[in-house]
Amino acid sequence: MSIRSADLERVRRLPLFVPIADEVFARLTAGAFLQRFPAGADLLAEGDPVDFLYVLLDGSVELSGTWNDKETTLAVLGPVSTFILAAVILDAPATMNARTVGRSDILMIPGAALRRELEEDVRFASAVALELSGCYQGVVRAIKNQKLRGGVERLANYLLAQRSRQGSGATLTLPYEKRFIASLLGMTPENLSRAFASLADYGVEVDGPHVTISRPVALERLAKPDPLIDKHLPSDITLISKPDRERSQTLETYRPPRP
Amino acid sequence: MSIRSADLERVRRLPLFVPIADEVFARLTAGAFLQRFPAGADLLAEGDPVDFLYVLLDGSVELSGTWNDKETTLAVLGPVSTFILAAVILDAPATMNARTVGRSDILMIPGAALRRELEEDVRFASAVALELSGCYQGVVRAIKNQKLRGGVERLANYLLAQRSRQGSGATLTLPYEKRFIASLLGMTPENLSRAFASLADYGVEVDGPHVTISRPVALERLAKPDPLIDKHLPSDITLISKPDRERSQTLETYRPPRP
DNA sequence: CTCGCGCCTTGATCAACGTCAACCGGCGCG
DNA sequence: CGCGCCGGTTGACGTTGATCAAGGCGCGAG
Repeated sequence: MSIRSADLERVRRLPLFVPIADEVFARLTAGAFLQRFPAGADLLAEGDPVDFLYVLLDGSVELSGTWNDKETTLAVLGPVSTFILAAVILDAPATMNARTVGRSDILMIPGAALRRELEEDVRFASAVALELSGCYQGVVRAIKNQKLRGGVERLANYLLAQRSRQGSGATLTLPYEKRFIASLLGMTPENLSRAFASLADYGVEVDGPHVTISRPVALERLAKPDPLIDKHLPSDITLISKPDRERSQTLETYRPPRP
Repeated sequence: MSIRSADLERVRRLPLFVPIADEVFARLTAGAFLQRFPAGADLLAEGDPVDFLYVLLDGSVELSGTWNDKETTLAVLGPVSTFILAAVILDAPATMNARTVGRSDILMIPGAALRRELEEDVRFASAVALELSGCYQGVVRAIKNQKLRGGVERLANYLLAQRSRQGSGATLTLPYEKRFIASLLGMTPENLSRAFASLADYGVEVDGPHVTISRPVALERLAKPDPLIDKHLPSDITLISKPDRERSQTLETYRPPRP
């Protein structure tokens, strides 16, 4: 599929590509192609060689890890973001699975070209270093969120993050199905349900996808949000999750329309 | 303290500095200084501005995260390795605490110089990108280890890793006190003890710091080691841990002499 | 030698969380 | 209209691992 110039423009505006010269960008995207995937498409499995840097232009993608028949969601990404940068740079096998959540448009940039420019263009190389640093810090935040907090606290912080993202009003709308949010927060749907129930004491009311927070201060006192953990910056990859079967967690990156 | 040239040589051999030109290395280390810390010294706390890249030349350093009076060890490093690279590059506050475990010699390289060279030298910038990619993958492996495996399985894999590192004989020596290994593996000392006990069924015998593995295949059948998780490369930073108070986990980097 | 202090171990109890099963309500479809 | 499916919820139960308390052992100091 040929690449629309509007799409290229969006890619160009990614922090990773902003600092580089036009010609470098041209060389990087010369061998690139755009592909549209249906929902639930497997893009990459653990251990696969990684030939392309993926740039998610539309839709959303879930990254997960598996071992011994258990699966754990490591991150969920929204547009516009890149993924598996580290594996591409190392030219190493993928350490996670990538699967589309909804139908997604993905730009695939040849890894070889990327590694070539990395070695020749300072601007690009330092942009990559910055990007990777951000990813790294995101992972660290995610680990702390996962390991230091209990399920109820994670949910409380998630709700507060959504709230601030949706204008800090008393009401917010959950961006995904609850089952998927449970996965994001590293718990089972059953426990998410119970966590919501126990937040009732803190002024949280739930009606389907609509949540109203009547006593934000009480909720914050429980959640104890911390800028070193909850920093919800744009384009922040995050992770975490839980054993067994589909779980996960992410500092959300976007609010997709609900179906 | 002035820097011995032997120390500088060791730093020079780090993957991060091998590819760069002598003059660049000279500029990086021009403002650097070597400092000796006693055991248990706090080098850095979460939220602190990060003015230096730390290079651990001797001793060992624990990285941890805290929230709400709970602490969780994120990684333990041995010589020679660098830490908080990501924060230095982003010129952002530290996301973890750093504390020496034993007396440690640490080289401190001014962050400003590092960021300057990052923007001017391709070789260095791409070396940084490679280094960060490795760190990132290490973290991902650590998360998978932590989230997908139970305590007994983590211990089993840890023992197998030690075994292969110590010559694959039937016997191995634990490199740390058990209490610290418990922390490394993300569990309490009590549970480590129980985990060892339950490994008796798989041919693991413990006598103080000495462990003999009489039926490696049985142990491997339990541990199910996975190259995507257990890849114990040299200079591999890893993480993970557990809530409450001092816990941790790491893909070991070295075998220090036991006291 | 003996006391005391760490480290390790062991047992009992508890809290968090996953699992299993059943049920409810909405919605599309025959 | 009624059926069945699916997402969500609720309850009972089991497992994992943390917590608390107690005791053994080795070792250095008095």
